[in-house]
Amino acid sequence: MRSEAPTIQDVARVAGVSTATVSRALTSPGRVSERTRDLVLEAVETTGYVANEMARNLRRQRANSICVIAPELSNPFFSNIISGIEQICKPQGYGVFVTESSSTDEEKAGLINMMASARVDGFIVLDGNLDHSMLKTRGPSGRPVPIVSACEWRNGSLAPSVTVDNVGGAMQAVKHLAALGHTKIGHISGPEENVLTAARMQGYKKGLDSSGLAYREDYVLRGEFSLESGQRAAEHWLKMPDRPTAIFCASDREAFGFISQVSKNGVQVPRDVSVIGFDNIEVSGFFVPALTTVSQPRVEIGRVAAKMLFDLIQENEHHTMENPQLDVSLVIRESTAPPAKQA
Amino acid sequence: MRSEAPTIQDVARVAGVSTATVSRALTSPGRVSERTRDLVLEAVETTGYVANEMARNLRRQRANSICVIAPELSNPFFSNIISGIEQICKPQGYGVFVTESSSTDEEKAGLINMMASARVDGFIVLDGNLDHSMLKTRGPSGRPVPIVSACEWRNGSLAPSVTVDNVGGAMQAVKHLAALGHTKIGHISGPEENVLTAARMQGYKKGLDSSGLAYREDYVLRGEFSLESGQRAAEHWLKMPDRPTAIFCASDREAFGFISQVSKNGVQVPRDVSVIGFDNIEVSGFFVPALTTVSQPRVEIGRVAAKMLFDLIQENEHHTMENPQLDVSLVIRESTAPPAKQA
DNA sequence: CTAGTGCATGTAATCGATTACAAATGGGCT
DNA sequence: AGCCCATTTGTAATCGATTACATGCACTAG
Repeated sequence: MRSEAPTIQDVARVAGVSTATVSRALTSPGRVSERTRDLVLEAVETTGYVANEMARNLRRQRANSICVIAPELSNPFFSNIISGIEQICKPQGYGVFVTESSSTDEEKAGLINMMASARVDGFIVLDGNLDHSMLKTRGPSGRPVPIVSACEWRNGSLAPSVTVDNVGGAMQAVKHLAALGHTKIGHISGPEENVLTAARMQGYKKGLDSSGLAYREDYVLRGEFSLESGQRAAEHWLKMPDRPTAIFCASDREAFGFISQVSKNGVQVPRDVSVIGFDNIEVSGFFVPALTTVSQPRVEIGRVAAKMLFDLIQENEHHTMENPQLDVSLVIRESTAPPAKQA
Repeated sequence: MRSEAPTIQDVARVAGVSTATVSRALTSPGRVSERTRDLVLEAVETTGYVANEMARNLRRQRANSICVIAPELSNPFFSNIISGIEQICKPQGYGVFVTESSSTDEEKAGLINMMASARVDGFIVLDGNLDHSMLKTRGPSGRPVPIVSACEWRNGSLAPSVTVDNVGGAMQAVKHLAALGHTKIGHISGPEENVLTAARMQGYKKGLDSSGLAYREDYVLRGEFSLESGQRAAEHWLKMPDRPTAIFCASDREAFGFISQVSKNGVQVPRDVSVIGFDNIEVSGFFVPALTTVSQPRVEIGRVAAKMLFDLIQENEHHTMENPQLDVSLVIRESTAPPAKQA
């Protein structure tokens, strides 16, 4: 057991060949004779050699890793996407860095630095609000470092994106409520500046419209996707003189917050108010009541995004696939029901 | 706008100094004259130079990144820990790789490879079942690559670990139930081979014991921490001739699965059965009913683990702090109540 | 006046791989 | 035999930084 890790030099010495031959035997086995290959492989075995990635990457001018930028790592919604990304990257030998999007300028500089410093070959951005000024930054090759957006996207950005049919999903949700007989359908929105907020709001309006219902400004409660914001919206709802009998929430977590809070005030779901979410996070099927929601293929989103990024990295920006939009599906469970008969 | 990224050579040329001076001006400013430093900084500015991490890392023999190995990335429990880890790493300029623990041998080899190939300076392992044979692997320096375990740990492992007081937490939970007047207290355990399962089981028994209650084998239902396993346990519970009136679950998700399933069968929590969880994941406070649970400081666990790992990486294995054990706290909410009066 | 000290800087080796280019070998074909 | 080409291997340059060592200079003390 030597104290230094074996290098390609050691393998070459043991095998009695040059380092070039060792490198070839390992990375393009077809280019050496069978005898030599065996010799090298045996030497690798006896020395316990593993190629040093830093040296390889320096020479090859790539990092063999990508970076995922999420608004908040702790949100389970994003972890599923990251899981999908990792599923694609691992078999390719790519490492996956994760980082939270940065609010301060200093941190943002850190990101740009990461980009320019040859540490990663590409980015997957899950935060639609991230300033894409870094798009202009170039990697060591002089080319811009490829970026793909997933879930959220940025209007006017050059980066390709993989998204889901937010408008269609929201529309389906509203139509479901209308079909149950609801005429007073409210909406808890997402945070103001978010692209998903806008898309789901649009779907909400379209759903209302296609069901022959009028849009009422006062039926839209502002949320932030979070549990707490759903709770706050519930407080507001409880005080409304003419309450909606059904609520389409822009996220499952808002729905949980809402249900939790109204339950504490003796309101029962779905008897007194129907609630529908968006996302279908894992716990949704186990909530009490089980949540009717619009299901997003989160893992698949990650997988598709990773594949797109690899296309960009490898195929060098031709093969520009269309921005894929994945389907969502309405999962009907127990938080929606026909409205109670009016007294 | 040149097509190649600027290198230290370019900066040196523009500033009219040698590359050594540029390097010194940037990494140890005190070692160059003020005049030269300004010259270099100005040249950096005009060229837009950012140091190439691969080259730097190769020379310095470190990777400037660590790797987190989690059983499943999609589990929100782990994402909080990862968030804590990232909070510590980012300011230090360290990148955080994440990966799911590997079941197949092939994938495991990939991990060992990562370790030996100088891609990371250390590991944080969140999976107690991960085979630590890789512990024996050495990095490029010849020293073993530092590892710290977090949350879960491995019996007999050399790796330091940061954990929480699982036994104490479980004991508190059971005592709380006993204090409410419950005498028939059941337990939904974790997966068989898991260290947390054993610890929480031990706490369960101690809690029973210190409350003067006897341990009953048939009151222990097997779970796997998951929502589904809680649901299955509920099915079992419903069929029991002599049901426990309170259940201590080894995880919040088990508790949700349990409550969800019994609710569907007309059983009310906490009126008919009290339920207490373990973890205090985000949604717990918003469940219906809000879940009484043992709260773990997940983000803090990540932060402490990351700090420990840095100590190991930098201080070169002296300064072996004790394995810290963080406190948990019982959060009493609405899923626990005194038992219903027996008929 | 000279040796010694310390500072600022430059020269060149170095990290460990990949790969362009060169050289050697052998086989097939005319 | 002579030529060409393919195959296999070796030599050495290269990726872009850091850093050991050498150099030159100014200043001080003896």
